[in-house]
Amino acid sequence: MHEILIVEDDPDVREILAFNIDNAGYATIAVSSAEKGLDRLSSKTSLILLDVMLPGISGYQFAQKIRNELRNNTPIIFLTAKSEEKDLLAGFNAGGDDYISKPFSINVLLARIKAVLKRYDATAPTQDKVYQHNDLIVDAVQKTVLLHGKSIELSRKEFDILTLLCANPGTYFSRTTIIAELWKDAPYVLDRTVDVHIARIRTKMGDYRDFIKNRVGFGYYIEKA
Amino acid sequence: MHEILIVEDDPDVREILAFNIDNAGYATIAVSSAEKGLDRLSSKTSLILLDVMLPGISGYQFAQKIRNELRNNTPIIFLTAKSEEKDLLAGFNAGGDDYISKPFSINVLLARIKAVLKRYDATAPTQDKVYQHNDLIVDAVQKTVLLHGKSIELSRKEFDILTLLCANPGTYFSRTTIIAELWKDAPYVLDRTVDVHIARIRTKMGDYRDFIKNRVGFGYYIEKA
DNA sequence: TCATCATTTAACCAATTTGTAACATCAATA
DNA sequence: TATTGATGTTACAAATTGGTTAAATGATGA
Repeated sequence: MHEILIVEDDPDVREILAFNIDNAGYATIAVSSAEKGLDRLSSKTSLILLDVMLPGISGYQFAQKIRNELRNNTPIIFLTAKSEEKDLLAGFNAGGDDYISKPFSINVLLARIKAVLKRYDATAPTQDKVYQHNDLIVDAVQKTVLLHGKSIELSRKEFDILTLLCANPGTYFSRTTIIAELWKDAPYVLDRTVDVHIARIRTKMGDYRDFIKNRVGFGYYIEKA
Repeated sequence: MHEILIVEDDPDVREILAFNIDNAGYATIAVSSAEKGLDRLSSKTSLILLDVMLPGISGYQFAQKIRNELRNNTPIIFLTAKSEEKDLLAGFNAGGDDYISKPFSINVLLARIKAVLKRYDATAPTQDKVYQHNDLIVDAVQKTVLLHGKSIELSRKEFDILTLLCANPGTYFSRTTIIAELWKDAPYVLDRTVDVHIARIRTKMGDYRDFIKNRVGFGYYIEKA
């Protein structure tokens, strides 16, 4: 059973949405503001239906917060009143998100929900990705890293690099390969950029600093379990 | 041998791509339009490199046609000029496709091609790139060499040379051939450089030092199993 | 807007690898 | 076996690679 979080300030629209989506066989939680949405967001949430125009924290800001601060990848369908807002949402499309312009028919919305959930579930098997190596646990779902049971704070790029390495222990990654995998938008950064990220990860790992190894001429790697 | 279909209208870009990809050991077919791309697409095509901005049928439409009408699942790497076009591609991300934003370095593109092909080939039987001769095991995947069960440390060039020989036992490799195979980016080193590398490998192989044999006037080789 | 953090570039140094040259040795054959 | 060209060895020089720090740039949030 999928749980869908609806964030919409207009009480009428909110009720119509909740009623129909509920009727279609999903569990719904409907709230009137981003603040309340934050409260009700949980690991059980399968999809967020998010009005872009909200009082207080806007839907867009809410989405950013979820993605950047909470490191939460729950798919989002934005409800936009004006089609111009598509631009604003450009940055989110990569994450498998979607938008739908008001007014929309309930059937279209339900079809869209189904499609997004299907897409999300398709990747789901990949999502049980938690990598453990001795005392280091990299959780690619929660986007967290635990070292000796203590959480260590990595930036986005740092996290992505560590995840790439941990997902493929025993495999060498040259700087170029790492850039090819992780810098899809700006694939022209210098090789040395990778070094610096690696250095910072190592620093944050303290006594585990040589967890990420390097073999001259081959690349960075971590040892096979 | 993988065949890569390049669809790019800019003749300069097209030629640069074809030249470099060809050079990297792939077979290439380069065309200037989606229409021509459709003609040249076949079951032998391993990967499509597709410019999003094409005259006539756009790259995006071309991709849709391939997927929806032809039911063809050949992986696609989209070449996008503007990062905004990411949204357009959102629908394709599920299919294991990829995108890369211009401008990109050729090396990064090659790394990406390699990664995509590897991912795509993951289902195919893994070609075992491990060569064993008596007590010597050369693992071209892990990049390790075991001698009498003990790991010996080779540098990159040393490893590449040993791998080349072990992958083709019974075949003579002249210095010139070895340089042509392994010094693709700088094929102007002296012949004698190879000798030195061979000497260093032999030293590291200790009692196995005459595992790499030489036949005067023919070249280096190892004996057929 | 400003302040803050993340990212990227640049510069420096150390370590390692790679390439060259010089010399020693070997193998083929006259 | 003497000659000659090919191969093996060694020492050194050059180039590449990797680690680190600081400064410049870019993104994000109050």
